[in-house]
Amino acid sequence: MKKGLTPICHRFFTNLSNPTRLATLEQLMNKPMSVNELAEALGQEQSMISHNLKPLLQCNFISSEKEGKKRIYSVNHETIGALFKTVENHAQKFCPTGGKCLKGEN
Amino acid sequence: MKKGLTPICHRFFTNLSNPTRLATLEQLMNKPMSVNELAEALGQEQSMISHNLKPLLQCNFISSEKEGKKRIYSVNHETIGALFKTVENHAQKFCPTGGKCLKGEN
DNA sequence: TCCACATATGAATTATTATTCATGTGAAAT
DNA sequence: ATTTCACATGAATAATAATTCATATGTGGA
Repeated sequence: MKKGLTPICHRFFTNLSNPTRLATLEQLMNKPMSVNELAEALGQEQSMISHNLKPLLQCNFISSEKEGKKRIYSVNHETIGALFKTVENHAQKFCPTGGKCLKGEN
Repeated sequence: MKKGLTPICHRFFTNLSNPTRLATLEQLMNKPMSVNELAEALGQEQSMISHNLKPLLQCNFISSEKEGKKRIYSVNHETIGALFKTVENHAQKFCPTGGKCLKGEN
């Protein structure tokens, strides 16, 4: 059944379909951060952040670089910015009242 | 933990993180189709197609209109086109060799 | 070297989603 | 009005993914 973009889209969107990872990306859109900073900002355990950073890294949605004992993560603004913008536009234009577009709301 | 775009992104990307739904969208990017046409094109059962059309419809990623006893589904080109384009661009630019960007490949 | 900090990993458990199969519903044709 | 086509829905099972907790690794400082 697999055609064209489907496999890569599946991989990417699966990666993006998790609230922890999305919140992480949202944070990183503001500024690069270390794992502990993310954990604190999101109120999550460090191990959970690490687990969730990994797939984002593998897909190159984020990148990292060492700084002392810390590791600083940065978001891929080009891709993630574009995706968020599309989502925002869609939500505004096609789901103005939220309605069925939002989970559990019907 | 939920901030800004995270909930709506979560809803949208969860919706898009399924191979059947993605393949459906890919089909519909070519032309509007009925449920049975989709089922045949994708080699899937009709009930599965119907189940998967529903969330796409709820998020307005597709729309439908009746035509006799059939129901014809059309894709939201604006949103889905933009998303696919972003994915394609990202894959080309940041995952040129596939590598870890593709599931199971490491 | 030894300790502490920062992060990563493994494995088990839990939670979420997908798929299947049976059946329901509505609309047009006979 | 009954049959058939086209599609939708429900509920159970199966598949996949997320989270937690324990522990490992690696790096710099005392």
